[in-house]
Amino acid sequence: MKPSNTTNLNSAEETEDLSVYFDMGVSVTNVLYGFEDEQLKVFIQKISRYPYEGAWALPGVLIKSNEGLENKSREIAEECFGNGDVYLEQLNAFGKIYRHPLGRVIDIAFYGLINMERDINSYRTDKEFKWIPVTEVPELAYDHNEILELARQRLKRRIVNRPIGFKLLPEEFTLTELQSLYEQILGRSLDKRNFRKKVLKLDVLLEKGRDENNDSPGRNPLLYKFNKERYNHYMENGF
Amino acid sequence: MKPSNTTNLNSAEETEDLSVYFDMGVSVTNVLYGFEDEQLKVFIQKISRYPYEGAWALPGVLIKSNEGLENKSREIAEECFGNGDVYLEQLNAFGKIYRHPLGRVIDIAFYGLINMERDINSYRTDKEFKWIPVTEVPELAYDHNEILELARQRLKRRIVNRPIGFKLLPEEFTLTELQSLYEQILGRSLDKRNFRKKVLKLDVLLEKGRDENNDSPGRNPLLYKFNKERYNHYMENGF
DNA sequence: TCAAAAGTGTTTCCCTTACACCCATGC
DNA sequence: GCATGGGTGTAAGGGAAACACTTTTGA
Repeated sequence: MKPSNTTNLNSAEETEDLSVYFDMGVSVTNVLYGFEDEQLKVFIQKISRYPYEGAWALPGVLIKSNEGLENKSREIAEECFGNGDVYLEQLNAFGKIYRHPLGRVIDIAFYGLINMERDINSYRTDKEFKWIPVTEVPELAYDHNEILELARQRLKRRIVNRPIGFKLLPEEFTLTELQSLYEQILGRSLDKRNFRKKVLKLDVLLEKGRDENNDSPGRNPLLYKFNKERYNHYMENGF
Repeated sequence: MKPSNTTNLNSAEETEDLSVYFDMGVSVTNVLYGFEDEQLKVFIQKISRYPYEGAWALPGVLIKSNEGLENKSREIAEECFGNGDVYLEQLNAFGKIYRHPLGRVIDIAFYGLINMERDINSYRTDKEFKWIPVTEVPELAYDHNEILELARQRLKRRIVNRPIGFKLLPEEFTLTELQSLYEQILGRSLDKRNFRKKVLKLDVLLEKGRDENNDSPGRNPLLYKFNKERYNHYMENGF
């Protein structure tokens, strides 16, 4: 994958040395969302060395020239959770010239939805990490707060257009849990009756009986399961 | 902007040579839309040399490590039209490993809306170029057809959420022209009465009298102008 | 006088929103 | 028996979609 100097490039000027174009770094960064204790959380880890020793950051890594972008994003998830088979979507490129202290690095950010019950096989042991509620995210290294803000906006838009919320919930969940997830992501409270009407009309939920292992007061809630067939049908034919 | 080898990177392994990460190229590619003769068109140019001699492609260029992404996108517009002050938005990164024959190149694609009447000061003379209707775009070099497809989808989504259509029309335009633009972008025909109701209710148009220089049969159409104050008001307070 | 384009209202339906009370259960 | 959370229906308003004829002008 080394550049060749024997030919000219479409966009390069006449007989310029191509190597001046091939000195950049590319990194991939993941915004990984999870839902736990009725809170939307994001996965961050501590940087151990220069120049951000001790700072928190989103998981990310420089790629080599034979590594694919989405692949790398999956590898990062794999490193974090022992599982790269999760929902991931490209966000945007972040390319401010001085965003990285060691050279010019273009960052390609992805966001992912992690199911805390099913997607996590193991946690990495080589770094300090944590799931932090999105409302309590500290200052992060690089431009990672900016990336997070864009991810937040994207997730907000996606959640109302596609029923991806299920990807963050356990196999079986109550409508109250689902509503709480939506409220966290949208940042506002929703009307209980209207929410239920809407989501049930979508017809992507299967009723799975009542939750009998419930120690909270009040009626035992109905459990629902996500209906993959209906979802796929919608994805093919539109909502 | 050369990488330093005296320190370690967050994501790099213990004492690895950092230079292996800094051998990639980054390019910026523009999808530039224009509207002319009641047709949505895109700007393409001919590549003159290896390895795509004679092929058509979107305007794009490799960047150097001290050049910003959006800046470069504006520079490309500047080269094409003598004007870089146009509407531009980042689309996505395209990073397939073998998308570029000369080395690993990550492409950051932008799309832009070009006003054929006001945005174009001059055309470049160093390359063969043309405005081609989006329905007649040929096979393009690299993965540019893919980029174009993504741009199409993005524009389709944007046009219904924001009144950016005005950016493609002359200073004064008729509702029929505006509708035609929307139909081209959305790829389907719209009901004339419903379209007019909707766009007039938005309250971002100013009536500017009748078009008296009209040699087509039928009534002379009313001309409208885009109302920037109302538009800015909406952008700040939502639609 | 005819062909071509401009312009104009009404009805139906569905989605959204607002809103308040009863039910089951644990303590 | 009371506190806590689960669960339910209706009415009003607004936006989307369907639909056809009259007016103006040039040739």
